[in-house]
Amino acid sequence: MQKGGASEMPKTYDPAAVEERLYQKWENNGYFKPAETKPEGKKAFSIVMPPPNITGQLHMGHAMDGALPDILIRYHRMLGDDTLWLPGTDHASIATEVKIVEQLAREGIDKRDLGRENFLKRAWLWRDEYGGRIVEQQRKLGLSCDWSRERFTMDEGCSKAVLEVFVRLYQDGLIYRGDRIINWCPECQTALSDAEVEYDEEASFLWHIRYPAADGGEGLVVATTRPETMLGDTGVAVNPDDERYAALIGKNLLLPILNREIPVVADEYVEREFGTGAVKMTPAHDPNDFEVAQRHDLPVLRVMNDNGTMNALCGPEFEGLSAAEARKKVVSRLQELGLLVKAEPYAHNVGHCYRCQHTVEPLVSTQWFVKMKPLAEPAVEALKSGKIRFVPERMTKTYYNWMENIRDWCISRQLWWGHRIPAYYCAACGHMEVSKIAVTKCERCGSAEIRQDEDALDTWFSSALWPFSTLGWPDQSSDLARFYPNTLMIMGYDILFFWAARMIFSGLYNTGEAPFKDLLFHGLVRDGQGRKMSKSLGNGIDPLEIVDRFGADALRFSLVNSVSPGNDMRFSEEKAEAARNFANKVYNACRFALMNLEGEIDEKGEKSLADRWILTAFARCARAVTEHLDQLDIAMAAQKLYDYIWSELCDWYLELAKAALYGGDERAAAAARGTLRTVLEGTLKLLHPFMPFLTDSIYEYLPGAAEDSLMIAPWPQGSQEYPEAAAQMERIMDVIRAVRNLRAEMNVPPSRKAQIHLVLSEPGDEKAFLGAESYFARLASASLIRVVSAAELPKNAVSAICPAAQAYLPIEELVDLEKEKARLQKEIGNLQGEIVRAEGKLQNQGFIAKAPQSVVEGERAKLATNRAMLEKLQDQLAGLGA
RNA sequence: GGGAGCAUAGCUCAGCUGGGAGAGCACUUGCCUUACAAGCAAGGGGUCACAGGUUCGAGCCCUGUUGUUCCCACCA
Repeated sequence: MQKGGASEMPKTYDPAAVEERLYQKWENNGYFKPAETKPEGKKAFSIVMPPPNITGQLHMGHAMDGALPDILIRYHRMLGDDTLWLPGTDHASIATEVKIVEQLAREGIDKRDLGRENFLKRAWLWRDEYGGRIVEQQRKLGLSCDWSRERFTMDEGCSKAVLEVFVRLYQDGLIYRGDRIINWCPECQTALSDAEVEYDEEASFLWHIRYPAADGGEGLVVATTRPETMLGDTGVAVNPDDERYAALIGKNLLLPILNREIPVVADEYVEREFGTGAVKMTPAHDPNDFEVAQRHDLPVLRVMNDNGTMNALCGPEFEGLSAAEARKKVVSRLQELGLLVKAEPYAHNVGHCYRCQHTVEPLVSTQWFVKMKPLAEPAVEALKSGKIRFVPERMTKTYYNWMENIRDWCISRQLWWGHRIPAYYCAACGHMEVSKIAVTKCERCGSAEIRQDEDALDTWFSSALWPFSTLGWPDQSSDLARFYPNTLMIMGYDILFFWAARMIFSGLYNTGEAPFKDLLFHGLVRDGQGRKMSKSLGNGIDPLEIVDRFGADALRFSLVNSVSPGNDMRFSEEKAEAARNFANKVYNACRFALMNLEGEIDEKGEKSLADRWILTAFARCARAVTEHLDQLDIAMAAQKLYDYIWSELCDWYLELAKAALYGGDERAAAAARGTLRTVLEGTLKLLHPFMPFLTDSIYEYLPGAAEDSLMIAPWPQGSQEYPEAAAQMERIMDVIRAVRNLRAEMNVPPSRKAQIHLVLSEPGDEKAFLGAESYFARLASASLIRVVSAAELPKNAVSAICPAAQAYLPIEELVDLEKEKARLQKEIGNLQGEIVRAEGKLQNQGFIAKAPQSVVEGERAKLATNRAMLEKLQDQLAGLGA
């Protein structure tokens, strides 16, 4: 416990003063780690953290990836589960390599001049520096992950898993190497998978180009969005049923500019209605053309270099031009030749590299692929059978759609930073061997001239193994047995295809088990205007800046409060500010409580009505928070806590407790202290997963705290409830509100302490009032509240009504008689409306027959009180002389 | 072309299996009431996008419409 006492606590909560120290303390005490060995009878709760890229700064998405699991991890740790949260970072092959190449460029160094070895040395230095920064930032968020188990996708163990999986897949015939159309980024100079291409609509033209017949006839007109690729045309396709072109099928055309003879083929792929119904075939640069070409045995002619320029096959006129330059030139040449029929404006989608945004060129290339069909089927089944559950559930639809239409996964990248493909080629005989250990001698011809494949693997290949590679797989480790499959995985929905889908089929294929049970998707964190945060827009909000200004707890709370699973959220400073205010509210409530815990504490003593009420409210809140957390509904849990703490504990109970604490009755005070202490401790525990720093820093002051930290304190459950007391208290709160209302409506100035008479609806409530009249008067800022029977009422009193009671103010207290008449008339009007509505409803046979009993009863009771109230108000109005 | 989400107070969003709509911020009024002005009390403000339907009863379920965002596919 912190010495010095509550009276020395500063008036506002200062996160900066406690966060670093507490994090140190937690970590030094080993609270982040699970027990050495699995505790008997405890169930495992394990999460593996989505590894941030080592490319630089943590962003809001990472903060979300951290905050959500941390809440659940801390909760389960307090529940006593065998809890593991394993952190790590991702080498992010292409993203990191791009960054390093940029860095080198600033120093005037070309990657190729540096060479593979030196480049990789440089990359590891990068990793040490930036990987370390990421971890530092995560610590500032208060993440309670087990740093002793921190992993990196390229560390020894993860690399071993990658080799193991690659070789297995290869041996099972699920990895192959071949020439296919792939997405090529000329900027990054590497192949990309389908998932790594983003499509944007661009305004362009549909060019209609005449291809004359080789025999001198007029030929036909093709329509294309990419005239420059015509240099690689090896045919023209038309629909077999298209009578317009029937005569030309099998004949040759003359490819304009290059004057190469190319055949006309008939293929169902061609839509007669689109364009001219004739499609130029460029098999090396279009996936559909490639397939048509396969069927008709057309040659594949690649006319583009790796850097996106046209190659020698295009002739000297075009060689070396960029695609865009070539396009212009081709179009103008066609115009000269009189072969450009027309250029009609046309919008179409163009693919861009997800890392550098450069236009992606589809081209034919030798790459490595994973055969997806056999892997996808069990991965779909895992969701259908319920082995894995997605939250929100609708994500499964997107997932099925993707999995069921999946194409083979291109996994080779022409990059250096990553897992090098374990394929070895014999220079002598050309034999290829795939092996976990480096091959030094050809198994077929015995030559020692062996070269390893130059390519690295798609960065997501290793990510796909993350749930088990981090736990020691393929070796049999105790962690694997203990924490695999993971209980839960949490990520943004934007990486469903990249990561979630691939983890699922990889887990099933390699371990025979689904990698996790539940997958919780969170939405994207957008800026205040709903835009995606991005560097180019400069609208990114740095989570660390929010931590500095408002505290880690405020950041965490603002991220998880008021969002529904899978939906995007807009983050703005105001949200962080509101959360900071809440933190301060909690802090001050605790400061008040702690200041009052210095006297004798009687936790067993007789509890006042207010005590029983708040204990009940606390128990209900605890139950709700627990249920919501169990259902992964973190936002709802946070909301419940917020409401309970602010509007029940602070707004009412702390005020109510003052009456007992300062009322002069030492026994009542001691009992109130007892309740205060119980509720305070319980509330801190409930709030701890959400706001760990704040709560633990307060807990240090709590007298008689059982634990050194809330992190290892047990989760509150099953505390006693007093439903009747709670209901009674709520009626009384209604009355007090009505009294406040009465004063305001009647324009009684605050300085004037009016005398108010109450007639309570529930006879039992009188006792509660009589016990603390002066106190309730204080809350309602009246000089005196007197509970009376209707008969005892002074003449000429006016009233405010609420279901629980009527509050009467003697007419002498009134300031403005006319105003009061108007108020009464308005209220009477409202009541009459209510009564008509209720009467109608109660005459409805269907309602009586089918509505739940409680609803009907409620309606009846309300009608009765409304009628009574109406009568009284009418009397009053008459009494005022209306 | 296929799919999904969203449409609720001025703004940002909650609202569980249908039973008289809520929060935060903003606004109005009054308060430095000894935990908190990062606060307290009171208050104004909503045809729950539109049109049908089911039901005794619809913000919630069904059908359609409009607007909007996103994902997938890529008729060249």
